[in-house]
Amino acid sequence: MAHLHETACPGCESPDLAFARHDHAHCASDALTRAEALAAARGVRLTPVRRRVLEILLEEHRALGAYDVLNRLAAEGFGNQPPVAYRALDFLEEQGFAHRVRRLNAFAACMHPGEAHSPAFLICRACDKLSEAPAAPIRAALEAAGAEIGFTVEGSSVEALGLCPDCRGAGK
Amino acid sequence: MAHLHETACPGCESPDLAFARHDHAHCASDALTRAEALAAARGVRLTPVRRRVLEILLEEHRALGAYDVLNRLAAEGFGNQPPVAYRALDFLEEQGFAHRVRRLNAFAACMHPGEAHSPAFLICRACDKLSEAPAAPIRAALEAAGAEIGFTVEGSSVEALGLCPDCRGAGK
DNA sequence: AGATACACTGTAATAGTATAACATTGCAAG
DNA sequence: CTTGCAATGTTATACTATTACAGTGTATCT
Ligand SMILES: [Zn+2]
Ligand SMILES: [Zn+2]
Ligand SMILES: [Zn+2]
Ligand SMILES: [Zn+2]
Repeated sequence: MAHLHETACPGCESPDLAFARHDHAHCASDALTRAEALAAARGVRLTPVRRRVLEILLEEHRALGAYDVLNRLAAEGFGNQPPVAYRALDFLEEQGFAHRVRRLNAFAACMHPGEAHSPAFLICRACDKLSEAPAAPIRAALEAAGAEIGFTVEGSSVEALGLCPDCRGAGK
Repeated sequence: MAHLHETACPGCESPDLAFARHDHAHCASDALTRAEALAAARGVRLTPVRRRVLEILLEEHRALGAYDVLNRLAAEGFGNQPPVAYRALDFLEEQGFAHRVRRLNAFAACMHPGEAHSPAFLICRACDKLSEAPAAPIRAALEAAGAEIGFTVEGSSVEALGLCPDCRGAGK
């Protein structure tokens, strides 16, 4: 799954490094590169607005509201009406380049686009950072729970609120 | 945990019967009775608005938006401004008598109030009914995922979208 | 009972999130 | 070229949620 580097790639290892010190410039540009490759392979267009929105989301391990994104777009000369942001965000979500975080009414860049995953988010209530956790076991448990009553799980949103290691250390 | 009946109590067995044929009048009145007892035991007041909102939520295994609830309240002579509904819903959620379903921006009655549980919801995309699934294994998996990177899970929302047995049978 | 305190409800105003509908632009296939 | 389609821009509107303040009832303490 991971791409190849000459040197170790802190952005590409599991588990997610959102809460750890890491080379985030690499982490972000790596995700962007992978999204570009995937878009090309799928024959969909990562247009300027869409690409810029993804870059904005990638700047931090944090979820941004549609209107936060929109304000930044507007300041950079793109349209300044809600659909501009929502359309780009919807596109990114469809392509698996970003996820919607329902608990926050916000959106976050996907940190490992291309790998099939139904994301599980760990959201720090103190610093607002968030991490995409390995969700396979969770998804399995959810499907098992569904199966017991004949329910077929097609999609899921799993979001935990809590304290990240840093904020826990700081005694929040 | 379950209360006692002379006869079998379809509303009080696990797993949740939302998608199965069951005596829902019983199922609902049972949940209401338990909420009343819990409120009394805790010294909190299940006032007329609050109680009515819970009854409304209990009418079906379905989530209702705050404004759906509000419209019904207004039609029955209660206040007709948003806070009337939101305050009652917040109260019910705090007391564990109802849950917020983030995926739907809506609220659903808890079908087994009093039992400690972080709920997992199974939401049918065809008929909109929803079921509270046993969430302990899911919660455990989520906490394990968090622990791996030092994240402490305090609360979680787990919501699956899919097809219930009936709608699956009907070929939706 | 009267005074006090506080929880609950009512209401108005506003903030925040999201979509529908239609006009315009820009590229791609025929 | 022109026809079609995808993407963007723009207006208006719908839906969700909170803040702030006023009034009312209920419990408690003299
Ligand atoms: Zn990073
Ligand atoms: Zn944190
Ligand atoms: Zn029932
Ligand atoms: Zn169904």
